[in-house]
Amino acid sequence: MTAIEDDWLWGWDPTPGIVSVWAEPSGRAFVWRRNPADGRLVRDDVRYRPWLVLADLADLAHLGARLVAERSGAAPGRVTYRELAGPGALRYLVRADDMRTLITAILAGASRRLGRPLGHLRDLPADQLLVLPPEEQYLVATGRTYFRGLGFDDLRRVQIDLETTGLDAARDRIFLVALRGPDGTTELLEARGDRPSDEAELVARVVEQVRAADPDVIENHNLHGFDLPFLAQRARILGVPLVLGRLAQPGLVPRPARRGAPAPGNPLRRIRYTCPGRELIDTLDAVRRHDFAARDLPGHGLKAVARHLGLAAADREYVRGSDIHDVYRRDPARVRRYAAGDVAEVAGLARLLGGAAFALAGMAPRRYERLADAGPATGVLDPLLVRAYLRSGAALPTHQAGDGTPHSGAALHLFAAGVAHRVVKADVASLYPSLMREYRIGPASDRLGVLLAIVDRLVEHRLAAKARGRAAPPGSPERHAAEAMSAAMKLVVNSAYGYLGAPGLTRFADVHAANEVTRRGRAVLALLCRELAARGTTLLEADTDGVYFAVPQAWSPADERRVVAEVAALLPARVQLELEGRYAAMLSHEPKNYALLPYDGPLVLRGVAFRSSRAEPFGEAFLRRALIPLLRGDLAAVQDVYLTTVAALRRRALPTRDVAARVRLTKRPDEYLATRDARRELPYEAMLAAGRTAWTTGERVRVYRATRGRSRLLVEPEDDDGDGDAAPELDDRDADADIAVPEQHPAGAATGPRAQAPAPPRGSPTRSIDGAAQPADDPRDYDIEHYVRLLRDTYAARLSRALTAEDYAAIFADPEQPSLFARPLGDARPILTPLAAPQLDAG
DNA sequence: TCATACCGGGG
DNA sequence: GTGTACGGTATGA
Repeated sequence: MTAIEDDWLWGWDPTPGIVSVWAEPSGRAFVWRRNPADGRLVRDDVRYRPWLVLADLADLAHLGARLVAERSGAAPGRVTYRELAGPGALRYLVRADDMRTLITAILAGASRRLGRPLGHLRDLPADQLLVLPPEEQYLVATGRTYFRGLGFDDLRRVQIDLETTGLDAARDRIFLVALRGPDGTTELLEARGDRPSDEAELVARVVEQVRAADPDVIENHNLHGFDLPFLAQRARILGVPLVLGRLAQPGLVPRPARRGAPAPGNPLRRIRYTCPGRELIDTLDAVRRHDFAARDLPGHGLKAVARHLGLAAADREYVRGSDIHDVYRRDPARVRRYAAGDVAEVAGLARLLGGAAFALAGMAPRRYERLADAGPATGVLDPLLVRAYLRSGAALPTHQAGDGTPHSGAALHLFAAGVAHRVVKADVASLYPSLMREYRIGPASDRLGVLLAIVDRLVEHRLAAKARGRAAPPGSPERHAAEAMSAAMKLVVNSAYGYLGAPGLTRFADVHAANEVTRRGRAVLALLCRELAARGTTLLEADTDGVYFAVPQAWSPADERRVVAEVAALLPARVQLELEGRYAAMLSHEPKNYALLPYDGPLVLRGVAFRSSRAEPFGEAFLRRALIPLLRGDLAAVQDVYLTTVAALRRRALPTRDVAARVRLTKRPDEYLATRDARRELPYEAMLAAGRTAWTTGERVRVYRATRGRSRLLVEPEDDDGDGDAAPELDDRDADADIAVPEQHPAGAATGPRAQAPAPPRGSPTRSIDGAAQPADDPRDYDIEHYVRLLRDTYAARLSRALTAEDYAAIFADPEQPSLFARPLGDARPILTPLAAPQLDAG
């Protein structure tokens, strides 16, 4: 560890407590600092020298004596330069008192050289210069970063949430705003009527309240995608000034952002808003960033995430988005509770998931709000590398466009299909960064070795942070900070490989190095597989950095750990193999499509073969119920499930909804009518048969095949369109991911007394297989034999890999014509079929 | 039927 | 200024 590497990673100026920076091209900058000791806020008005890096000084030669080497000293009006060392193309660090002086001079020189007028630095070739936004110029030049000496809880945070009559700011309006202050109290501001002046007065009160609370940070979920653009447009329409920042001018300033909202006036441009002195933080960014690694969220909506993370209050009020204004008119108290719930959850979410961005802001020379939505490669590593090179006085390479070398990928092998028992999953933690560190694979153009130095140090810091986190009491600020630091480091470390493979986006990209990483990765996976197989295991599937394998019957869990440890010992020091999971059985169907039966807990289904939203509910239920006995080796029970389902269909014991498919209409009526004679399609025929000759594309309907070849539309009861906020218990995709399978299922009860009942009595809806409400007058006129065929040909077929042809034919024989294939299943067992062995040499 | 394109959020 | 990956659904050859 060297001091210069510390500078590369953290910057070098110790100034504590910076909570916001606002810099102008004029060289004026404002720095808001919160004293870590007493929390008091001060503003420093400072000057900095705007700078950029050029490949060539030729365009500035016309300045004559006004262009001087830096060591000659700055003087008013002078442009100074410093030549950076080494081979990089960008080698002249040029500064002036005012960015406009610099730009004007460069554009004048370039216009003269090119013989055409240039109006903007964008008109110059991108590889000729590097210009950062003013705040980043300030932070890079000073070596300062945000938040030194501060904890997340030292920030003054406010959450703000708009309730509007709809999503279109051109037409809809704001009627209620929830504001949650730093002390946790929530204020509900409401329009006093429906007139424009009432809304204008509400917007003015919002501004006033924000300024009174004087937060460092304003937070909401989808703040940049909805609330801010909506508020900005309403304020513009109503003529209300929107000064949300800490300076009287400017108010909201748009900045280009790929993941922003369409700019007013030019929907092709996307922008996000900024304002002086406050950081505008969108928890949706934090959620996406978290899920990027964790991949365990049911969705990214506020309610779903809050529930998943245990942030939702027991008495949380839910109102469906499209109903909010109607509900407000009938029952305003409900919407008030709803809005207060929203801001409370946002506050919790921001704290729970926002720590990583907070930690990054203590490292990288960018505003906190930019680090919150930046990609870790272009948004964190690249600025760190640029600062490191300038700190070391080294010339920078320009962006490389990539030499056309294709980016080679990871390995994926399917070794066997069918059912295996005693399955173990072993995988390598952080495979790619481990390989980069182990084999010192970094960008060729990074002659200082900054990227690898940063990755090494981040890994060390992460281990230390994890240890600190474990030592701190749960829920304590120390633990929060340590976990946030660990998450931030992990994020950046894991992006180092992606950084290599993104030519054109990252300054030091190197596709050859990236390919070397994946090549090493394939070699490690191949070694793993060979060595596991050599120790008596049966390989099932291997993907990128992990492998599923089965172990012999006599093995104990200790044997499983032993074999993983033995193979781990054969790997390079920094490549660590771990035992990630143990399962009683696995059905391997196709690559990335499998079912796992844990020793304890619900069935796990992966891949489209086993999970699909358009699947008829009865088919999916059949699969879930049949998979458990299949994985336990009880084929007679699999047959029972099949026969029970067929019987339920034949007796019409299943509600119609269970055979209906949920489809989205993609053709307009005129489009369908044009092709109708050539090909009839069930969903549209169902619409037409129901008298629906007009519809809009995108509409979702449930349709089924009825008797006599008819196509029918299933009209659903109100309040069940799958739009989940209003009915969270039906919208938890998480429940679908790890499906808890009831042994006794409604469909299985079809042989019971209820099966004989025709349709349920009117006015008392029943529940279908997936728990949805049923129409009171269920027609149950579906085409039985069509659905029996579907069950056999589509759903039962997903189990075929696990069965011999004879057993398959016997189990799924039609009970009405059983004789041909009938055979006793008592001794039959599922099978596992080895597939053609993949070449396991190093790629 | 199988491969490619598009989406993920907010009221 | 610059996306990410991933798994799922929707769409077209």
